Formats: sequence, structure tokens, C-alpha cells
Amino acid sequence: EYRGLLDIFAEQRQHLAMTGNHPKPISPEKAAEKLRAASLRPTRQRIAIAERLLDGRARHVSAEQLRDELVDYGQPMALATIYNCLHQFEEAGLVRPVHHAGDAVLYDTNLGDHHHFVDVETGELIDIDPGEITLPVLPDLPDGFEAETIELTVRLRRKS
Amino acid sequence: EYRGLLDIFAEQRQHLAMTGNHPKPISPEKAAEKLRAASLRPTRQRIAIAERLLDGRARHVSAEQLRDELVDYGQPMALATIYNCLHQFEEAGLVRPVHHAGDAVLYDTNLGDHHHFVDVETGELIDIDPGEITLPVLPDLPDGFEAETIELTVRLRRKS
DNA sequence: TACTACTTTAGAATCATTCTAATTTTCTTG
DNA sequence: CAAGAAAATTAGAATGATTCTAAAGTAGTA
Repeated sequence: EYRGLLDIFAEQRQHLAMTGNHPKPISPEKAAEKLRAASLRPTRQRIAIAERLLDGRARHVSAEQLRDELVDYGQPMALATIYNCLHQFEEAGLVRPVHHAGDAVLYDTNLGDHHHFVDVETGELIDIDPGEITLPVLPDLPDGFEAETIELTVRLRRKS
Repeated sequence: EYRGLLDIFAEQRQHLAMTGNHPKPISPEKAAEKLRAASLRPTRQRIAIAERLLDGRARHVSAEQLRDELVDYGQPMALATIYNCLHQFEEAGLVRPVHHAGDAVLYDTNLGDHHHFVDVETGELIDIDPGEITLPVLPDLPDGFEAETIELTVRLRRKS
């Protein structure tokens, strides 16, 4: 049977989850507070999204995945709203987009320095713990520019 | 006036171009030969594309850019053909896709180890010379997978 | 030359994402 | 608490890159 990246790293993630740094899901009240702190009006929709995405877990979700999750949670909303919110969250620095995977952009709730494995076949994406990797020395940047993000992506393919 | 990455690095590239390793554009005959070597039938369309992309220059082109270029060159062809060919070239290891920029996938004719600057605003993409960068030490890969590509992407934004 | 498999192609279809214009909600102020 | 202005949400249309389809053309081969 096929074991994807997510399976293979399930234990590892579980381990990480137990070593702390993984707060419980937040309440609507805390979600609203985070939104206010980010100068975003705490609307019903934004609160619902914040509850799921800003609970401290490191995740990668696409807009569509998030919509399904919100439906399951009893908080369906327009896909356009989800896109709007994700963009606002992004501008507020609450999530960051990862453009590497397949077709859809994934939003990463892990804001710390880290990099990614990508399963080329499935588009699945797994964080590489920053401690596991030696950061490269960067080349000179072109004048007038500053580095916004530095991403290392290791694309993986299952051995044949 | 706005100076994009391409402007800023124009001299640098020119310098690189003069330091060798930049063969002249290839003839249709040589293009056909490269195609045969890659087990691809040397059709008119594939030859035209190979002439432009396999001339040794390091480039990043989207399907649409390539189409425009082919029109200018007097070899217009269906966009579907261009996509087909790019995929075949990719499988044959003649080009490699870069998924980092904006919406469209760019095909990179530089097959050597190297990394990219991306101008976040324009999607422009510039090679980082491999000599300029210290390659990171990679973390353990998940079992059953092998690394296909390792890409470092430095996203740049112009200073405000 | 004739055949068979591979290619090209125009246009339709798809998929993620963005836009539009109208409706609803929030926050403030009276 | 009522009322209005500004901000958000929404359904559905629009966009843009890419893929698919099925029909017509071309290449290598016997």
C-alpha cells in the first residue's frame, strides 16, 4: 500500500506535538482578539477561520480544503470569502503562502523559519524542522531589494 | 524609473555570457539531433522550439512567452503544441519547470545546480550562481523517497 | 508507396483564483 | 438603541493558465 509523506511523518509530527509548542485550538473569543490585534474586524467568518488556522498547529491548507473543513465544522461560507480572508491574514502576517506544491496555493500557519519537503506526485507538503538544516550563506542581493522570504524546497519522488 | 531584476542583473549576465559556456544558437540540424538523442521525433514544431531553448543560454520562459517568440521567428504554432513539447522536453530532461514565480510555470533551460531570486511583484526570476551560495546540509529524507530537486528561492521585494 | 503510430491543432473544458455588483453586517455616533 | 457610513460577504460571472478531445496531418517503416 501507498504510504505518503503524511503517513511517513505522522509519528514524527506526533512526537513534535508532544514536545510542546502546540497550543490547543482557540476559542472564538481568542480568535476575535487575535483578529483585533491584527486590525481585522472580527466577523463571524473571520473568527471561524481564525479558530482553525491560528490555533498554533503547523498546517498547510488550500482555500478549498479550508472550505471543506468549515463546512464540516458547521460554518460554511463563500469561497470568495475564504480567499479574501486568507489574503487579509497573509497581509497581517498571520499565515504565509507557499507556492511550491501543485496547482493550488497552500497557506502555511507555521511562521517560523523552516523549509519544506514536497511530494512531487501528490503535492503533499511537510515542514522540515529548521534545526535539521544548516542555513545557507546567501549571495549578495541586488541593490534596492530586500529578501522577503527564503525558501528551501526539497522535491521528493518515491524510489522506483 | 523602475529598475527590475532583469535590468539590475543585465550587466552581470552579460559578464557571464562573455566568460564562456554560452554557445551560439543552434541550427535546425543540431536541434533535430538533440531531439533524436532524447528519443523525440524531430518534427517541425519541436525543432523550432529546440532551436530557441536548447542553444545553451540560461533562460526562463513561460509557454505564452515562447509562443510570442515563435511567432516573431515566423514559426507560429498552437499553444497546445507548445505545452506538449515543454512537457516532453521536461521528461527528456532538456528543461526543468520552476513553479515559484507568479501564475504561469516557467521553464528553465539551465539544468545545472542553481537557485533563484524572484521579484515578488513582477514574478521575474534570476539565476543565483551556484558559486555564490553555500549549499545547505540536507536533513534526513523520509524512507522510500529520493530528492528530485533542491531549490532555494529568495523572494525579493523592493525596499520601501 | 502504403501503413501505422505519433503529432499537431482548434476549440471546448477545467480548475484555481479574482472580480463585480448587490446584499448584509459591523461599528460608530447621536 | 436607532441610523448611517464604511467594511464584509456573497453568488455568480469572468479570467487565465493549462489540459483535454477528437479530427486532420506527418513521420518512420515495411
